[in-house]
Amino acid sequence: MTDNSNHFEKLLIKNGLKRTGPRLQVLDILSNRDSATSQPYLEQVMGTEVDRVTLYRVLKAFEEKGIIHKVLDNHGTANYAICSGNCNANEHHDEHVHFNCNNCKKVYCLANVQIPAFKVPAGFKVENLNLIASGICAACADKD
Amino acid sequence: MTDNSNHFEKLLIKNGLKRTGPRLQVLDILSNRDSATSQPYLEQVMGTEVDRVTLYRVLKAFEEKGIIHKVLDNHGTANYAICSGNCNANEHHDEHVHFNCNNCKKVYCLANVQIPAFKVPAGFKVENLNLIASGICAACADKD
DNA sequence: TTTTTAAATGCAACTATATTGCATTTATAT
DNA sequence: ATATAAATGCAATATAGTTGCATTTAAAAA
Ligand SMILES: [Mn+2]
Ligand SMILES: [Mn+2]
Ligand SMILES: [Zn+2]
Ligand SMILES: [Zn+2]
Repeated sequence: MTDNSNHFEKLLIKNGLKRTGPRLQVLDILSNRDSATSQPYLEQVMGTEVDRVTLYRVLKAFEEKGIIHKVLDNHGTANYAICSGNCNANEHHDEHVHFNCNNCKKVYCLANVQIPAFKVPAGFKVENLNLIASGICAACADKD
Repeated sequence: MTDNSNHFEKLLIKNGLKRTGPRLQVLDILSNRDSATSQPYLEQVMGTEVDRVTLYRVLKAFEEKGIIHKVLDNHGTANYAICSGNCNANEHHDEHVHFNCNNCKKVYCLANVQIPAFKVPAGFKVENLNLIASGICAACADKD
């Protein structure tokens, strides 16, 4: 509902995706949240007008195009967040730390926190990193 | 089938768990593998003699007692590995890096690779860390 | 503007993982 | 040998995700 509508429409076109209701709705929801958004939450707020399968397909297409990235939280639930901008269909650049609050269950993209380097045993070839810190988020810590 | 049977029986007793078939079977399977073991794999090799629900309950009990630890791989699938020894019902100490091979899908405990420290934004309280590196494991890299 | 068409959606069916309640069985203590 | 709490089996249920196919629609072409 905010007026990023036009920006989102261009984003879809740029990626060769048609400008459809479900897609714009997903972009709108994701961009108006301060944390990553879980699939169940998306399914719930999108209501029954959009089919579950469509939602899954929208998310899959966005991920493939580098528009959003997926983060599995501590329970294996899929959470999605808009990519930082330099991602595309060929490569994602979202290797920042994610924080999963044990209280409110939110998943935060700590966009400024890079995953530190470490050594792996000989022979192993690392291609991707995924670091999830869990604990209490700033918002929940305040409520005391 | 190996003769850790006696050791496992003591382990169960020590944790106040009865010495039952399904439990010994799970311990036997997990201890004879070089990587973590997925729930689906366990379910498959345990066969139909043991009910699925029993397997889930065995895994849950072991995790709570600090006998095994759970690692979710890149697809959200639960994988289990025997703990290193210093874990108990009160606290787990398995904060090593895990490696998920994109080829053979195995999840390795890199027991000697600690998760390096990093800073989080003010207000966030980190309690647990989970770092999964993915790529090609040593065994798969050899087959070329 | 109308027509065309590939892309996107909806719907139904299905698979897989995981949990809960309750009846029955069994490992262990007495 | 018996008692009992713990463990298991079974049926039902919940939730996440996928696939095939018919229908609709956004966008390009005429
Ligand atoms: Mn992120
Ligand atoms: Mn491990
Ligand atoms: Zn929180
Ligand atoms: Zn491998």
